[in-house]
Amino acid sequence: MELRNLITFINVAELGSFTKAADLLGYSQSTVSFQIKQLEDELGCLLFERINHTITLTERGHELISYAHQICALEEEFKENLKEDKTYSGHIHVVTPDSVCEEMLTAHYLDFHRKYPDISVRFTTGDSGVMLDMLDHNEADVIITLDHRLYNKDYIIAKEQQLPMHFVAASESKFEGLKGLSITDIINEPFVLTECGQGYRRVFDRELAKRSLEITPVLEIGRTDIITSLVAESNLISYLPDFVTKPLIKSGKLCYLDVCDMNIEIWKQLIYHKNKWMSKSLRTFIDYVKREEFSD
Amino acid sequence: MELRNLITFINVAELGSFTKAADLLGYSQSTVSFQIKQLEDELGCLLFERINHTITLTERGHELISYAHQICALEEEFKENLKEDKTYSGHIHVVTPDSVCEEMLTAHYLDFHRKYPDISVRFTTGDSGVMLDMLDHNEADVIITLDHRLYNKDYIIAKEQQLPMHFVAASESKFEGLKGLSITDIINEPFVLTECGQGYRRVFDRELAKRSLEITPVLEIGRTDIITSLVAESNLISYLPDFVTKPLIKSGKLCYLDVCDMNIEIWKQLIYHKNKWMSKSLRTFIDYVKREEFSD
DNA sequence: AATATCTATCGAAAAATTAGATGTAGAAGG
DNA sequence: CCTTCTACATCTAATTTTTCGATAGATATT
Repeated sequence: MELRNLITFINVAELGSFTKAADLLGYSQSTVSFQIKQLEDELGCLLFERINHTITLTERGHELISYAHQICALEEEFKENLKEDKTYSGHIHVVTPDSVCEEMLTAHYLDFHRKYPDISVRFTTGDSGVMLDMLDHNEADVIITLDHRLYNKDYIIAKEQQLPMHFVAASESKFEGLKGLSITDIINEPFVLTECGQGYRRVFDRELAKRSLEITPVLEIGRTDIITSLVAESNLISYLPDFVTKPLIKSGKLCYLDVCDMNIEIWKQLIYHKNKWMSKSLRTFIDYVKREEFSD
Repeated sequence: MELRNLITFINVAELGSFTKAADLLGYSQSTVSFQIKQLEDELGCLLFERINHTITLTERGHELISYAHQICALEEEFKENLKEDKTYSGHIHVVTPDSVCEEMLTAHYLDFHRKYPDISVRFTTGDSGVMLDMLDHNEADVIITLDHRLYNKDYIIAKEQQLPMHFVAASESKFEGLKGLSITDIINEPFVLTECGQGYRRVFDRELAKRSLEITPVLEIGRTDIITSLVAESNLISYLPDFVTKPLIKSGKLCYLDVCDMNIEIWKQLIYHKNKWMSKSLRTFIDYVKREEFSD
């Protein structure tokens, strides 16, 4: 039983004529005869009585009419739904590094939620490797990496920007105000860094390795908010993206160290898989993040 | 959008795999790919995300799942309905001569209704010509004729029997008890007959015409119950089938005249059109009439 | 590193749908 | 009464659609 036949059947029944239905539907009359016969054969019952070139619905025919209408109505309803582009109702899974997660949630989430209350967003944190794996397994809809600038034909970079990074210390630090520092000047100071696998930490280590240098931090921890507050109240040094340190820099609790010979490129990238179906919700979310999160 | 594709789609979604759905449905894998693509093209949206050989329903896909289930459920429900052979619910239109109508309704209808309370029967009366016309235009489901024995390849004679006919008079008639009467003995008596067009009346007239005889009845009326009661209380004579006169013959109010030279064949026939769809109700009704109405 | 698994795609084969011509029979109109 | 028109069934042939089988590309598994 195919929809094509049901539609023909409905038209025949309404017009009371094979010929008229054929004209209306753009079929030849023999095709309509065939389609109805096909239905009758499949169902094993007569749908129309043919007596002297006049057709009359049988009881079974009457019953089918009602079902056929319901079925066609469902089909049309669905197609209408498609056109309407729907209210946002999707679930979106975003994965970011810890620091970005915190920043986004405190700075932007409430505003986003106010604007699009029906989009449900799930935030998860992970390091770059995990995040890319999740993209590959369609477990994350979109991710934000803080890492070297990465490119892969399977991914779409919705937006990217280079992140300024600085070595930071407490404002009363012995390094404050000193110009033209070298990495070797501070390499032996006590460091607090993010965990090893994490994006920019890895880039940092690799960059040091190039110069045959190495840092063994006195503390490793993923939570950058904790790092900054520790640094602000001690003689510890860290290496962090500006967006993390900005509040304490502004309030004068932290200061940048003027280290000239470590120019590390760290990129913040908003990435999704090229085969990802863009639901309206996802599109909206990504556009919002491009606008607000990558504004500065 | 054809049902075939929807069924495939449902299976793919449930099994989470094109290949498994193909195996289950007996298609090749490429066919399943093609069918899903066909749906996606028609709807203009992706139904599955394909990321690294793993498929995941998109939002649109999820929506379609729900509609597809409803549509398939309707189809199956209808087919189930067909199998169940349904409770009787049909309307049946029966057309008979006046006399048969009266006889059937008084003798059998209540019993039939008690046995099959859900079959709604509509009785109409008409003469043979009208009745056959109604069969030809599918306006009557089944008819009963009292006429010469008729045959036509378009009709199906469900049951037939020859009807004994007699000339009848009141029991005190001057003809009572006389043996070996000829038609010429009574031809000039006052007759009451059914109306001209009516089945057995026409046969009767034709038979007389063969012998160059003619009767001009003093009264013509379709209602045979009236004819019999008039005859019983007068010197009128009539020519009627036995089933009409039986009650008054039994009660001794009427008597048969022993006319030997008028052997008219009148047949009672239960007829429907060969293209008539036999609903269960109609089948039941016809079987009942064959059994009860043609019993003697 | 080799094997197995999964989907996309392509061309060929098979099957289904469709159209056109013809037949039959009643309806309509002169 | 005869002709014309209309309506549906049926047959054949053409066309379109569906299906399969083989292959490719890429990942997962062992």
